[in-house]
Amino acid sequence: MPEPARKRRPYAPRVPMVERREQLLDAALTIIDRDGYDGVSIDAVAREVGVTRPVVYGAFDGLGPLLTTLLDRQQERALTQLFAALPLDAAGDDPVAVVERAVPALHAMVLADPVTWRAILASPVTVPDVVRERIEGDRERVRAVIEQLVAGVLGEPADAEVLSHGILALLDHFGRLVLADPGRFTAERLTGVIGSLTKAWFA
Amino acid sequence: MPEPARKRRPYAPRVPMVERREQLLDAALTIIDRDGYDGVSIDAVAREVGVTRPVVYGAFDGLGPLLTTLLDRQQERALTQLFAALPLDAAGDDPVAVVERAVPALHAMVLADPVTWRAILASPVTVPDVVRERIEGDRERVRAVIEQLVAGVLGEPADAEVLSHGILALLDHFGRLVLADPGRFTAERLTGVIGSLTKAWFA
DNA sequence: TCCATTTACTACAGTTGTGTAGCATTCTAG
DNA sequence: CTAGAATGCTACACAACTGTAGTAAATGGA
Repeated sequence: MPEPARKRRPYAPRVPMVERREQLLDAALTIIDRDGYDGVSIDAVAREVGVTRPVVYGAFDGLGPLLTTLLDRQQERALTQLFAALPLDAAGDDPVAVVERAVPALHAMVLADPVTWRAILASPVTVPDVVRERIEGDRERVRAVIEQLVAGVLGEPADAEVLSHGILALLDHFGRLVLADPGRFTAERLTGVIGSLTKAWFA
Repeated sequence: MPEPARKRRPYAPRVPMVERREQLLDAALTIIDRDGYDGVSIDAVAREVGVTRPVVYGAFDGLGPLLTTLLDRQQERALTQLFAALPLDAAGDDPVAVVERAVPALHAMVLADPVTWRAILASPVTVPDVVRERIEGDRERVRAVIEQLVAGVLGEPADAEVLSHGILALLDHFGRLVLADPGRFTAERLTGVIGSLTKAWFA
């Protein structure tokens, strides 16, 4: 009989480069959200999109560059959201009032874009080096901002560095709680606890 | 010419099973500390010890069982250390005094066995499932203890659940700071900040 | 000493992932 | 309607890791 003509893989819809790159970045983000950073690979991204690996190599030089580009995108999204929610100009205001506006804002921010925030809050330690360095750099920048705020409000005697580390760790973890169980950890409860702490400090 | 008789790998010193198992667990822990959880593999463990893979398979059924056994060991070490440092019987005491004893004790504990604590504090999220589940389970148990403490000391009005999450997140993060830069984050500074917070709360 | 046991090694087959070269298809402009 | 550019696919050569079957060396007791 004639060769059964081994079936050729059906062509995936053709997509122009610029669009393809966005699509691949989205796929990578989806994988990170679903399977964690361990799950991301050129292979996985290609499969997620339904194309073969050479297509991915056509758009990016490898996994590193792909992730770097993804981070550029996510970094901008995240920092924009964050500095919109944080009360950066509140140097002179009543700290309790500031907290009671900021915490619900952060709560809403995280829930409004859970994929972005899960990728950032989910453990900046055991992830690819490109990713870890980037997230830690941004984190440090945010912490420095908090340190300035704390120092401004509390003045000399306070250990602003350690305090800012503590505050950021608290916010990080509360963010994770919200993502893990939004029904249980509501804006009210979180605001309540952080507000009480702030009130106590300034009483 | 006669076959050069391909060189056979020199025999590693023979070691009885029981001892070999311990040695392999130590090697795995070393790798985790040095390269993160991503670096652990049967292959890596074998190389670290200087034997071939079948030796490892002779001692454990695979990476999963090996890690499980390692966790049994580390779990015991960690919980023993932790409950020795935590003031579990301090229900009635002055909270500030309790904190000012507990924080330096925890600080010393972490620095006394950094390898154990780095493996636990280094982000229980993107790690192998066996590991993550175990660490999260223990973490939750510790948090429940803290929640009881908080509820006992503060009574009804406080949100003990959220507070206990916050406290544990703070302790975790301070632990990481100490491991990352012991010279900078001293027991005095950490005790200072946590002590001030406690004082403020009870003032 | 010699044999049985214990321990270690070699070799092979399979899996998943990387990265590249060359061919096939589709689309578009003229 | 026909190039040629753009896009996708196949196929191959590697590399790192898993798991196992069979073989070789060391060790200790009869």
